[in-house]
Amino acid sequence: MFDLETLCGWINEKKDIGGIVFLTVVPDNGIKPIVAVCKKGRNPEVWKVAKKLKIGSAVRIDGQYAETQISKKGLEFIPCKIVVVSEMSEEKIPIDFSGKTPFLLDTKLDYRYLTLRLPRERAIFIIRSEILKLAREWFYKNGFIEVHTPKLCGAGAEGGATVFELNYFEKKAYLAQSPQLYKQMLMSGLEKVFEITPYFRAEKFSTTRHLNESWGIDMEVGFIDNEEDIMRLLEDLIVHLVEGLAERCSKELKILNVKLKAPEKPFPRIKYDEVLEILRRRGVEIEWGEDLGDREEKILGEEMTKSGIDFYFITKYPWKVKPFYIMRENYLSRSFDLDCKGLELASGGQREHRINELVNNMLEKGLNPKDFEFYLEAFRYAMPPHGGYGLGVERLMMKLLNLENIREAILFPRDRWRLVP
RNA sequence: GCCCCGGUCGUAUAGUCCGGACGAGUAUACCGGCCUGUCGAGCCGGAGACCCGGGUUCAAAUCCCGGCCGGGGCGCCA
Repeated sequence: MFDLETLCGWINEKKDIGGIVFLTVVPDNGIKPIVAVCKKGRNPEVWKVAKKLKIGSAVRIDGQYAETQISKKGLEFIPCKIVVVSEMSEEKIPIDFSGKTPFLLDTKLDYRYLTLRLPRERAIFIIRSEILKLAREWFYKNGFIEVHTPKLCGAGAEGGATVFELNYFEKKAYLAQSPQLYKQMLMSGLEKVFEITPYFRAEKFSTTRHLNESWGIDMEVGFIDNEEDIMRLLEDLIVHLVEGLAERCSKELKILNVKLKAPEKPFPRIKYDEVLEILRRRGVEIEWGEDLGDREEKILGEEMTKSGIDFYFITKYPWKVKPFYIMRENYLSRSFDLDCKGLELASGGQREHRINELVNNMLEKGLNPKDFEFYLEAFRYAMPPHGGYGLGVERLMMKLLNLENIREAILFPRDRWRLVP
């Protein structure tokens, strides 16, 4: 007897041409569809079931892959038994599984689970999963350990974005806007840590590149010399991710029409002062000491693209636009941003590990050191020089996959208006 | 916080500017029929929508007001 295989999945398309019914079945966590060919002459029972099947239904099919593959759409499969494990009972399906009728982003997000039956949407999240897997592999290979810091925090803003406030018994609590303070505290006990974590930002964003709940790949390393050490580690990770995706996700990338080429190390380091010069040549004048806005980053991105460069660091920012925990160097800071094609993907730098300097920094930023006692305490017990970065997962995906809206890169986005599903 | 824009069959859209044969068109999905290799198949038939409330008018999908829901940009932010 022949060995039978069993497929489980949903029917995306049904083409009934009389004596043959073609069923397009969503493959198990893959993207290449399976085409079940049900011929009346070969198996009348199967044909009869297939003819009555509703698009969208979940089925289990026993059979074999066809010896001669004719279909241009997917892997051809010859069923000998079809069982409907869950019938599509809604008459009106909000999206067209054949992919012929477009849908708006909003519709896609309302019915995310349904759109995940489409190859393009599956590809995006298969790639997301692979990015995180590659990142973990890189960190483990380089001697890091994975940590988890609290997302419910007692301290409010660390400067920068506003935080979500909530009730915590008789106290106020805040959702972590980043693991920054905690991963630094860990530097007084561990040498190399990383965390894959949500960030919560309470800004009323309404753009294609902001989320109120986003995910970051964060790391922190002790005993460093300066921020250059961190940049080297970050560019190495980026190259590892891009090369890994190109190798392992070629099918998914093809569906998204993306060709990945690993950037060359080292990525260019462009000093803040040089950025101002480049902007000036483009007729954009900003005052020294001002932070770079979206417009400025976009223009810089265009200039870099002209030179064939996608990834680049912006270094030597003025200290006044960077947060208190960044190490100061006169009026500059030991910080950097990693940008890709005009979008900031990561920021990092060397942190201030000397408690007196750190307290001074806080005071200069108008923060009260008393509010950060729990954090400062960790700096009293031989805190080594350290640094790290936070890399935005969705932003990285946007740039790698040419996604127009950051919401495409996350299953159930949280934005100014969207809290369900 | 500020400023624009939109809401029409399940989905995606045409129509709105300039009110009248819009009795609301098209595509796809859906229902029924024909077809033994479809590849966004094809052909025949069917069903399916003007966000809500008020106003103007002989006449409102179309104009006005309010509400609800959504989209985008700026600021801020990664």
